[in-house]
Amino acid sequence: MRHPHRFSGPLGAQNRCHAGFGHPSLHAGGSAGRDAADTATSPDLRQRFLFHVLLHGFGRHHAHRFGGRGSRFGGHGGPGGMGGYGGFGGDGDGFPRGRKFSSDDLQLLLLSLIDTQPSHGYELIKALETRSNGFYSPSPGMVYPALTYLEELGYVTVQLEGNRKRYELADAGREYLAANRERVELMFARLSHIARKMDSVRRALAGEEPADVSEGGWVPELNEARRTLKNALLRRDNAPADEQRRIAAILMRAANEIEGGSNGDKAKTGNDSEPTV
DNA sequence: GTCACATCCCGTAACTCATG
DNA sequence: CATGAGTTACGGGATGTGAC
Repeated sequence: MRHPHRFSGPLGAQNRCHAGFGHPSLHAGGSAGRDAADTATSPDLRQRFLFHVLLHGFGRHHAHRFGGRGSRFGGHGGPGGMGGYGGFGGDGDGFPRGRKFSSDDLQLLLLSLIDTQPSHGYELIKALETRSNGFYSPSPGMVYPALTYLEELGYVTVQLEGNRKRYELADAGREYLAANRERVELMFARLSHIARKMDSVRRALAGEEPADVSEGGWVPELNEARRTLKNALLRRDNAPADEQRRIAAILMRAANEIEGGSNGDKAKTGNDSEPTV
């Protein structure tokens, strides 16, 4: 039997639109004008609005739909929705809108976390949320089927603890993890990067000083260099093939140098996801 | 090519159950 | 009662497929 959805009225729709974000009114239908006035006069609301915009940029937030599916405003944008990958978040190193990791990626992340410490599903969700500074919190609808799938593959074993399942890494899972270690490290690096970025923006919105390098912040020179590089690449977006090859060679040299010049292959294969200049 | 339809994917939220 | 944990129905968007 399917569960009836309780909040089918307008109020319910408002609340569910931003459940978990703590700012239920910002996109409620018919209140856009009021919100704009509020954000202009209230520092608190303004900050919440800016953070809301940030979430859109990172792809963390829902696309807005006014209508359809009863009164539900929520749902996920999905790749390609509302501007496609990357959104308008800062220097373009956000996650894709909607789906942040493929199911394969999520399975690898889960295996890695389970390898670190046998956990149950809820703990794994919280662990990913913590690692990303609240940015990436996969839904149970993703995590539990993934864990079941990993169990079916024999990559994890399940210890029943009352009504909870504690997942432990099996030998097959350990082998699979080892074969994909570099990919896992890149995904965790991305999570870590986003976590620091979220912290950086939160500080800016709160009027605080940027985090010191010792606190996980970035030196201004690095931020400036990344901005400059990104802008330079944008200006060459329609470059002819020869120019594109010249740029590629420069970037490869830079990547090799950044990696310490000791692992050219790594720079060659690189991250197979979207560029994160 | 494009239109209509079917199916899949996945985030949300409500549900149940256990525990403190 | 509050909270944590696990499950699942719902439904929008993406994607696939077949007919034209």
